[in-house]
Amino acid sequence: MAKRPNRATISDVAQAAGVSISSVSNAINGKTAAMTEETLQRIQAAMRELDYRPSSVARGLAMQRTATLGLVVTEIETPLFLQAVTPIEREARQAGYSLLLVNARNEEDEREAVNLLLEKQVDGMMVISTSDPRQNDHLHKVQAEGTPVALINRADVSPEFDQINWDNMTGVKDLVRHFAGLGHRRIAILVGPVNRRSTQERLQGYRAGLEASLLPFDEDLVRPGDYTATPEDWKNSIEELLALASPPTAIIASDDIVAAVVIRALQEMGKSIPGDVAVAGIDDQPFSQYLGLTTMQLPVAEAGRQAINLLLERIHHPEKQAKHILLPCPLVIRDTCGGNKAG
Amino acid sequence: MAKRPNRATISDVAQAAGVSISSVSNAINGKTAAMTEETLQRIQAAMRELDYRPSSVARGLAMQRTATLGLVVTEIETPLFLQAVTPIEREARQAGYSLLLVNARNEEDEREAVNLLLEKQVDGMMVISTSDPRQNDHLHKVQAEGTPVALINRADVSPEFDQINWDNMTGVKDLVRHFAGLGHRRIAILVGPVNRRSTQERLQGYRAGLEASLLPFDEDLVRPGDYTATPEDWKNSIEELLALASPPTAIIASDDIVAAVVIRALQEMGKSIPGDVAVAGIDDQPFSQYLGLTTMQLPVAEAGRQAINLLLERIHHPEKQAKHILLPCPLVIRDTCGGNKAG
DNA sequence: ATAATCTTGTAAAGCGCTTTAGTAAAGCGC
DNA sequence: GCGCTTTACTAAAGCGCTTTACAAGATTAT
Repeated sequence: MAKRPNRATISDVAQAAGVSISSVSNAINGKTAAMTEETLQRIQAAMRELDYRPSSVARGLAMQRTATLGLVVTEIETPLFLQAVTPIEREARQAGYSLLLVNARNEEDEREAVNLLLEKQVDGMMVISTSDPRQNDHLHKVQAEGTPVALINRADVSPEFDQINWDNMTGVKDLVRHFAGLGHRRIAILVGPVNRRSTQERLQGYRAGLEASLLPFDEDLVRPGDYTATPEDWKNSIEELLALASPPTAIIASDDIVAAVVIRALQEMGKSIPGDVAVAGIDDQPFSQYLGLTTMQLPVAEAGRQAINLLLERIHHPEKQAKHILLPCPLVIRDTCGGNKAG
Repeated sequence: MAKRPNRATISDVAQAAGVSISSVSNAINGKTAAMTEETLQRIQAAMRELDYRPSSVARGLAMQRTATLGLVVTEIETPLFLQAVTPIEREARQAGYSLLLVNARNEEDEREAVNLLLEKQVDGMMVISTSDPRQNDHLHKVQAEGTPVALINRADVSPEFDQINWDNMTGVKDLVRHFAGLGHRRIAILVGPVNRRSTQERLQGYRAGLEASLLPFDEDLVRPGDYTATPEDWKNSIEELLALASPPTAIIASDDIVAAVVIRALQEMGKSIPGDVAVAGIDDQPFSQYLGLTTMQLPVAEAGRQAINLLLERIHHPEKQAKHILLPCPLVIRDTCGGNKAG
């Protein structure tokens, strides 16, 4: 590894401008109150001349702050959470911070990721993951050492973290009521892994929605999947549902991709949508718009935005209490539910 | 901004273990050849005891290398390029590097982004963007200062950068030939902004494919769009195409999302796919699989992987020549082209 | 027994910045 | 002309590491 060509340092600039290092430092940091216009000019000229770029590394060491934030994303099947990255980066940079991105494949990996971020001395970190039950002790330690942590979709109960979660419960409840309002009496729901908190909340919302609509709960209309569920599995679920004595006229899929699979399966079975069977998804992925898919939106970008703002707030005021925010999941009514326009 | 609780430093460890700072440093860095087993044990015990975590910042300053790579992503309509991020981060970390992610919204912004990465003293950087014509002078300067740069989808001709590009030409050519092989004689193509290099290459591939299939070129079958093209615009294009005296029986969309729009438009017009009209997309987005969409794949993740490997190679051997790689774009034959199974 | 060589470890300089404490010169009141 | 403040700038310590040059003790060679 060859040595790279040397860049100009602050002392080069000082020398070129005929002033002290401190003065250059002051000029850089805008502490220009007690400085002659002429001196400032000379320094700026020297900086331009030498194409000087201050070293964040040296500055980080001296100030004990890096102006860098960490983002840990737990890798999941669908890259849905990646949608939080862009807005987070945008807000971070606007606030003068950069983003160190780390992907974690599992809990073990997450510990390592967090550790890495601590070594890099980030000024704060965000963690976004599926709502599976999690160990959070390592994160508590991070905060204890003085690095604020904001959680997205983790449903930790400790008040010590800033947290953003989605209101799956109300969202699904609204979805059920919407279908009921359109006259559906047999509404099926496909859900993900049952140990996931989001799954539990959605089932709660499902029951609440039925109750509010005076519809009975029927175990047969609930189809749980799991991590390994393939398109084939979902198709089978659909076939079983339609083979029921009293088949569903509306189906809530566990996410938009599953919804797409369901729609294809139904079309292959000669069913029209939403005529014969209405369908809704969950997520509101970018492509859902182009499918005309009715869906419950998971406001991922918004979650990212709120998370980083909470984090920044706490970096600047560490004494303030962390906040928990529950984001509403609005219904996005499009074509597949039959509730839009003339359906 | 309150002061954060102090973490253990290398000198704390040295003191606790009763050795010099240098020895601790040596222990950290595995320079353990000239060291008693007992000393090593004492140091490691002290590190564990104090929960010591070396500071990358201090180390970065001392060594003039940060073990960090920069990734600049030019923000575009579809978040397709985000798919490169995960594999890049994975490979980076495996090689002992972290990833600083920066999003650029335009060229002006990109300069700033690159500057930021230089201040952070990354050991190398990758830039991924649309294939619009670009100014690259700032990147030349970066390399001149000793920071290697790898480009994805930029088609810069200078041999000084490592570069990954996609072979749009051959890909589209193959697509046309595939359609021709299925008996189609009227093949339409929707393309993106004409000033984009990828558009030019695709049109070249289109013509080459027709020629190879002994089919005439017909201006009417080429529909360019641009940055502002909306779903409505594409639908109109489709209607115009089908209103032609001799309408197309196959349509190549400019990307998978446009393909989804086209499919919906066709369905609304009562056309069956691929029976009446065959459709293919470009990109191979995750959802395309669930639509059964035939498409030309843009191997984004693979591009990321290759880019970072080239970059790492050059960081470790700066004297070696940069490489240019042209990635093949394989056809992914699914249902919408009618060429799969019984169609 | 003495010099030469290893072995194991250390002291101190330096990486490029911030910041504190301070200084010399100028301005002011009397 | 004397102390006092103000203004404009600087010297030097310190952030937490790496690395070079060197030293003291143990071992071997003669």
